Amino acid sequence: MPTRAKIQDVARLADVSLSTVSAVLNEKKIVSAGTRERVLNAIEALQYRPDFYASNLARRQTRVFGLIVSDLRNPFFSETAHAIEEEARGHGYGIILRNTNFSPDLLRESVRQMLGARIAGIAIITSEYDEEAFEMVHRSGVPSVFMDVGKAGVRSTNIRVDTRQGMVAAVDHLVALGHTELLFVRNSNPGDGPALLSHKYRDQGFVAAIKGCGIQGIRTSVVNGVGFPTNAGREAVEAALRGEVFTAVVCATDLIALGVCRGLHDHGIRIPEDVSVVGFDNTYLSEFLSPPLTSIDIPREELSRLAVNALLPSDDEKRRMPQTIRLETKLIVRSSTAPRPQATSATARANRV
Amino acid sequence: MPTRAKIQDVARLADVSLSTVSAVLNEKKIVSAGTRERVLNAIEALQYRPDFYASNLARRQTRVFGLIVSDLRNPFFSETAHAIEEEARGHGYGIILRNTNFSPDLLRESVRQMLGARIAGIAIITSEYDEEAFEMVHRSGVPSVFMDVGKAGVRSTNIRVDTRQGMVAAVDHLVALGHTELLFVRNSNPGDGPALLSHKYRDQGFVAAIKGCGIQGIRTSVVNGVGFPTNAGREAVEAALRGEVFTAVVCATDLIALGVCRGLHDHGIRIPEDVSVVGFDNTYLSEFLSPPLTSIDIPREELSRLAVNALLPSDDEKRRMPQTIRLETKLIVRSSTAPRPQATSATARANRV
DNA sequence: ACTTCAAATCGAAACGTTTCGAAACTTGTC
DNA sequence: GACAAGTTTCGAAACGTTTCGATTTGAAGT
Repeated sequence: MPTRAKIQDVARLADVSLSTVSAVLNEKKIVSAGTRERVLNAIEALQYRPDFYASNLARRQTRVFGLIVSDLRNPFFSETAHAIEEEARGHGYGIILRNTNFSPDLLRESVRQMLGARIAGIAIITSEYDEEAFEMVHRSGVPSVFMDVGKAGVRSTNIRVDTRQGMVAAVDHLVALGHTELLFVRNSNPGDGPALLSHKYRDQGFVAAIKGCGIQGIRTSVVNGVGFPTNAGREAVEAALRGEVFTAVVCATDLIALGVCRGLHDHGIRIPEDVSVVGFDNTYLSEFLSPPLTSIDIPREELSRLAVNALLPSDDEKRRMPQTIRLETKLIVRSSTAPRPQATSATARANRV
Repeated sequence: MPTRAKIQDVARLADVSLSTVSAVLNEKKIVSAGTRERVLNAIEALQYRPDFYASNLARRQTRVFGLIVSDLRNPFFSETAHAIEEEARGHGYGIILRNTNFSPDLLRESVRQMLGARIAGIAIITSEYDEEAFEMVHRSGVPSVFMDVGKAGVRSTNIRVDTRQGMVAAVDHLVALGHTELLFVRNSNPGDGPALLSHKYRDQGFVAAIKGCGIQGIRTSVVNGVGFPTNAGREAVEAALRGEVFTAVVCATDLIALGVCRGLHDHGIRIPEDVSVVGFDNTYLSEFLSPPLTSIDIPREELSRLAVNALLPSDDEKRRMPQTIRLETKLIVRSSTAPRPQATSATARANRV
């Protein structure tokens, strides 16, 4: 195992001092063309790579943001993580990424580690919540950004997704199509933890939208799936088929919608002829499913840009205020929603089969 | 911005020496119950968190593996990354994760950074390839694992997915169903880089499987999509519909298959009645699509376990040999494949519509 | 030649840990 | 009550950088 070269070695080979090497490395101070040349050659010759830890330790700061998401397998998180990584790279920052698996314990642990890692900022985009984790972030004074979860605090930016807005649009859309019996499917924490915050908001948004639509006599029910969202969606809708009456389903995420569609198909129920389905997040899934899914869009590009911007050191550091940014959601209508079927309700049909 | 506490402060508060604090932190040396208690209290009181960089620098090693994948948005990569992260965590290791976006340049850059970060091991699971990146890894002597790409080298483990095996099963399956006109859809690099290695292998596997199946008169064609795989799949199949004749499509990934299904549906072509579709990777998508996708499975659990194991320091460090592990692929038959339609071919039908 | 000034280079002190041999305490024994 | 044999605790030297004030160098001005 070839012992790696250090600045010392480079300096010796190029016959200059440590600090000169450091200077050419950091391109800050001016060094004469000649020495720069020699140093560069020495670096090349020795295959020298600066030691990340020593350098960060000495400089007391890193150009890395921490990003914590709940589950990378969910397209919403992976698309967002992807976008944030790109955005950060554009500003010369790297990302260190962690999954919590929806576990508050892991969330806390990840925060602890990242804070220990002297990251330049931290973005928490999760469905779950942990008081202590947020406390730690706030006390640390590290620039931070939270999506949906978290409380306002020093120097932390809060991005709130206006769930209700999209929900209202979705409900109005369904009601306009004649649906009066709606089902809402969400996911509960795989563990035995508390409900997922974002799902709770979406649930609340749904209920509020129903209340607000002004039409009487709409029947709604909410079912809760457990486990990986696709399974959760499938099982929830199957349970519902045994007890509830509905002609339209609103899902807390696209992934759940995928499972719901599958569950409906299993029972010979057609989408959208028999039952309409609405997703949430507008991931690539919505666009490519058959039929393409009507879904509520969260502007991910904007989210990523805002998040990274909030983390970047600002020109006027003192001016960094606790800040709340509202992000609009928007219904994207595709082919998974259609007018309520005439005579037979979905369950009636399902039971007949 | 509260200046963070260091070991020094803890030591002072607990009235012990630096090294004692370090000892209780690392749970190595024995320290008496009393002092431990005091130190722990001091740590709590000061909200002390060890500095990652100082500690790694001093200890000259980290408990972090680097993981490089091509695109997190692809379920195969995200599921694999997820599994590897869990596996690593089980052994007390963290993961630092990077996306290459299929760019060899970014691959090289990521390797460079990770090597600078003194990671304990590196796993490269990408579709693209970069000679220099692999050279760097090998020269560094860091334990490494490559999937599909890369050459055997010192201390590096090579996991080869036996693409052909699954391909043979898929082709046999389709031929047994009476299909004689097959289409293979793959993706090319979004940039203008070289072809994606894994897609090339899959393509070759397909061609070889056709040759090997012993049946004469099978017509095949290969089309190439560009861009995000779903779009690539959709566009490729649309192009094919204009020129080729086929009743079955084999896709290089599930994500491509998603696009292909969409493209077929757009043209009113039914799956599997008119055209059969086979995916590759057997991600959650295959299971939850409607119809559920017949797909070729790569054992991800095993892959993750093997990869992490290969990276872990072995009891007998000297014994670590360049090693090649073969991973079997297996066809999972679901409902997207069915007997060849009788009279009309897919294109005939498509043109009629 | 002699000063003056800027440009280029150097040296030494951090940065916050870990590590390990030495020093300081305990015990228990005779 | 002294001695050996553990136990605990301590001190000082790394680890590989960056940083910044000090020093050298070389050219220009007189």
